[in-house]
Amino acid sequence: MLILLVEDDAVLAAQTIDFLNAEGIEVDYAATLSHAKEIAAQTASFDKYDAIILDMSLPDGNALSLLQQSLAGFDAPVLFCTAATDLDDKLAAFAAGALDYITKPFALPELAVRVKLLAGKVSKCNQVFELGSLHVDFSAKIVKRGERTIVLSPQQWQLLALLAEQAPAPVNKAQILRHIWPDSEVNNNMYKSLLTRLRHNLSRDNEPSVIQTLKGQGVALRESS
Amino acid sequence: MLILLVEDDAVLAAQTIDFLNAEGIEVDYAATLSHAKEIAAQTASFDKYDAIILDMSLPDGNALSLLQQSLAGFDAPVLFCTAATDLDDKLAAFAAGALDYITKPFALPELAVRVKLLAGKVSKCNQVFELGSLHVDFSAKIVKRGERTIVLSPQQWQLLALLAEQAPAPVNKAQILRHIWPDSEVNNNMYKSLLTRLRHNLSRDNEPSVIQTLKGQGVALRESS
DNA sequence: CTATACTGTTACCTTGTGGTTACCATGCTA
DNA sequence: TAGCATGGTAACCACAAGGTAACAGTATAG
Repeated sequence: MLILLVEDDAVLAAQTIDFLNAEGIEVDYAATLSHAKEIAAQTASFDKYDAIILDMSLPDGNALSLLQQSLAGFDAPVLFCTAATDLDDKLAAFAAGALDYITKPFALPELAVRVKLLAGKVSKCNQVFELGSLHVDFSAKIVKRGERTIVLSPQQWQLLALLAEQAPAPVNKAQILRHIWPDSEVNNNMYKSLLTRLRHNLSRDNEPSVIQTLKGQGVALRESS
Repeated sequence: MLILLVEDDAVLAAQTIDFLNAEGIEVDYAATLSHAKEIAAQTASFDKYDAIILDMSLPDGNALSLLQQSLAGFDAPVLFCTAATDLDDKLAAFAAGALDYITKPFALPELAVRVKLLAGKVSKCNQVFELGSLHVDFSAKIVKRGERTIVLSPQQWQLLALLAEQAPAPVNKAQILRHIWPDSEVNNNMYKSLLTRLRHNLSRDNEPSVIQTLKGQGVALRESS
């Protein structure tokens, strides 16, 4: 994951970069508007970035212009960031195409979360999960094994989503029952059937199932080992 | 566009509803957690909503539980809203699956913008869409298969546009009904007829339809595989 | 004014899901 | 070793969800 940070305050920028790096996010850095434009020119676009954090007030001009420019051609989602709390500024930023907005001073963890969300939102692949030969796209609701698309029922989707969320930690029976049948007191057997069916759909001969049972602790989504 | 507002402060809620209505956003309203759950139970899910605004502190419990319960099951994006500025609260909300977060007091225009962004209404709309031998030009409102132009009725066009916007993610029945018949309470069957008609117009012998049904999850525009 | 097409409605058919039951395998304990 | 708990599989079936065709009312165009 790679983002572009455009920010004139060197101290804040350094802190931000450190924090995002620690979160596993690579950061390219531009201190000025002209520098940002240079980068855009070099890479032919901002396409390579998963997101752009843009400080509104830069020494060599207002960042809105960059936003308007970049939006025409490029897909990278923009998070605006400024000291101003003025509502008009915010609305202007959104109108210009910003997808999120955060006011200084902000907490770095929040920034990180918002950046991650942003990077996922536009790529539409925010929730993609890979496991062995299995490819799961939660937003598009597609499961693929290689080229073959696997069709899952709604309940099976719910279960798979739950397992993937917690993976590779196990999920116990009570959690699953509560999650899929929140109201009704249901039979254990339904849970067993559901599991069997999901396993069957995800299975391939020779290969052990990616859904493993840990006796007494629940089931977990993980590669066989 | 329809959203669900869960908020215990009646005055704030009324203001919010008025403002959003003026922006062309319909609002369902729940004052308590239990009421929200009732709505979820009635509608079988929150699928019908384009977004949910959730106040964190409700008289009958913390709203996080609602979020966690229903996350895997419902698709509606959640905007959290609370008086607390505590970072931990924010992070907890994001961790629970919220896609945005706004602290009180907030400006209504900003809320409206964020809701619209969340609902995806402001997302980049591609002008041209290609799928297999199908070529759809949204600005010119032309569908072609190879050299042959396909003529679609207004409703069919609306549906195709909606599907293409979300593709390859599925669009569920509630969304389609609301999108094409915004006011009237209509029969399920109209939706079925419309789908059949669109399928028929887009179909070519031998080739499976590009409109695929995922039982219980809606229909999606994608290539067969 | 007639003809055509679009939309709403009904009826009927097909399919797959999900709930249920029965039965088998394993492993632990008395 | 029997007995029991836990987990897995298969088969069954009611029923809801989805698909199609046909028909009627109403626009719209020529």
